Amino acid sequence: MTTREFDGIRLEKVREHVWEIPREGDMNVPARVLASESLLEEIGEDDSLQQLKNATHLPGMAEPALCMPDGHQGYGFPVGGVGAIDARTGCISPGAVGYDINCGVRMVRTNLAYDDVRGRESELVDALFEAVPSGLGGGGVIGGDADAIEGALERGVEWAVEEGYGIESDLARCEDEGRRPDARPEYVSQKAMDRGRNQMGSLGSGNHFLEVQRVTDVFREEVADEYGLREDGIVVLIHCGSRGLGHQTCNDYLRRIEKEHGDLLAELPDKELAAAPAGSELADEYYGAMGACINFAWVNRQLITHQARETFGEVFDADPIEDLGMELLYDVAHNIAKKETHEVGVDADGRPAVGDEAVDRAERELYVHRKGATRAFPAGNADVPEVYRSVGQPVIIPGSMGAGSYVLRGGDQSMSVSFGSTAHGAGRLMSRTQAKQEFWGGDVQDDLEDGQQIYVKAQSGATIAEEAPGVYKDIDEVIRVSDELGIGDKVARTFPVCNIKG
DNA sequence: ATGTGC
Repeated sequence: MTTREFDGIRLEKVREHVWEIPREGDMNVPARVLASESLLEEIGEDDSLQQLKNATHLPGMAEPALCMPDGHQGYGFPVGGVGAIDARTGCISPGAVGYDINCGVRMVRTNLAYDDVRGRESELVDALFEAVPSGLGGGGVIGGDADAIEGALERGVEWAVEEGYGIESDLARCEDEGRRPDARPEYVSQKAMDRGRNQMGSLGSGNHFLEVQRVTDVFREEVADEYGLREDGIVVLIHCGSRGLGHQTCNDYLRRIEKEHGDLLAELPDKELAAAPAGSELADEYYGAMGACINFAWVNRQLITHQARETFGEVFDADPIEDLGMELLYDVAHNIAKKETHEVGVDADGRPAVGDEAVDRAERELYVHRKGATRAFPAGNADVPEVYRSVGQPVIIPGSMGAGSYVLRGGDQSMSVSFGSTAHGAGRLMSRTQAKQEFWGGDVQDDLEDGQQIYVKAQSGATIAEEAPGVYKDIDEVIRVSDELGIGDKVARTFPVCNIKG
C-alpha cells in the first residue's frame, strides 16, 4: 500500500487522487484528501491535515470528512473542506462554513470577442474600477437603507431584480434561485446589519476581484454550447462575499456557542471548530442568520453585475442585454452550509456510522458544510436549474490573476465521492504575510501587463502582492484532479484580460 | 475574509 506521512499524520492511498486518514482514537469517521501526489505534498505543508482530522471529531460527521485538491489551512477547518453532518443528531459549525459567508463567484457571458476588447483594456479597466466600489471599509453601489437591507436579507436576488438591478433570467442562474427560503433576518444582529449597510455592491479586499476574461479553450463543445461559451468570447467573472455583515455574523455566533454550548466545545480538539448541537435553538438561529447573509452576498454580486453591465454598455455604446448578451451564466457559493439529503452509512439507531457500526445505508438530511468548496451537482439532478439539467450545473473555478480560470460541469461521480462537491480555486501556497515579503505589488502589476497583457488595477499594492500568481497552487493540476475523479468535468478555460480588486 | 486584534 502506498502511504504518505506529514507531521505524524499518515495517509493511505485508496486509489488515484484519493488519500485516506484512517479512523483512530476519538475520530468519528475517517478523512479523505482528494489530490494528486504533488498537490498532497503542498497540502501537507501547513496545518490542513491536522484540521481535517480534528473535524472528524464533530458529532454526527458522515463519512468521510473531505479536503478538496485546492485545500489549505483556514480558521478551524481547512479552506477546501467539505463536512457533511447529520442535521438531526449532529451539529453545525460556523468555522466549517467560514467567516466570509457565501463568498462565491459568478460568470457573466457576453457576445463580445477578444478582438473587440483588445487595445481598449486600459479604458475598460479604468471604467470598471470607477463603477465598482472596492477595498476595505464602506461605500457601496447603493445606500442601503432599512428597506434595502431587509429586502436583501429576506429575499436575495429576487429583491435586487425587482429593484431594477437585474433581469428575470438572473434568478434561475443562481444556486437556490438566489434566495435561501429558510433565511431568518431577525437572527442577524443589529451590529452586523450596520456593517453591511454601506457595503451593498462592493468587492471588498483580499482575493476578491472583478475580471474580464477571454475563453482560450473549449474541452466539451456540447456543454460549452449549453453554457453559451465559445472560444475567444469575452466573459466577466465576479468574486466577492458578504463583507462585514457575514464576518460579524460568524463572529457573533462563535461567541454565543462559546457561552451557551461550552460542553460540546470542551470535547473538541480545537476551539475554532466550535459547533452548535443540531436541534438546539442556537443551531436553528445560526442556520437562519447564515441564510440571510447568503442572500446578502448574492445581492452584493447582483449589484456588481449591474454595474458591470452598465459599464460595458457605456464603453461599447450598446445595450448590455439586447446587444452585448450579458446574461448570467451561473453563480456558485464557496462558503456555506446547507441541508441536503445524501445516502450515508447508518447504525442501528439510524445515525451516520462507519465500519462495523454501520448496519445499513440510508438517506439522511445533512448540514453539508462547504468551506472553499463548490457544489458540483451532475446532469439529471433536480436541484440543477432546468436550463442546465441535461448537462449538469456550471462550476466556475477562478485561478490566480496570472493563470486564468475554468468552467466545469458537475461530474457524475460527485454524489458518491464528495457529497456533490469539487474545488473552488487554485488554493493558496503561502500566507498573506509571507506573500508580502516575497512580492512587491507594483512589480507584479508591471510583470502582468508587460509579460501577459493583463491589466490590473487595485486600491492597494499590498493586495496585489498578497494575490500575486506565485502565491497560488497550479490551477491546471487542481482541475486535472477534479476532472479525472469525475466530480467536476472540464468545459472551458479562460485567461485574464483585465482585473480590478481591493 | 475582516472598520487587517481582543
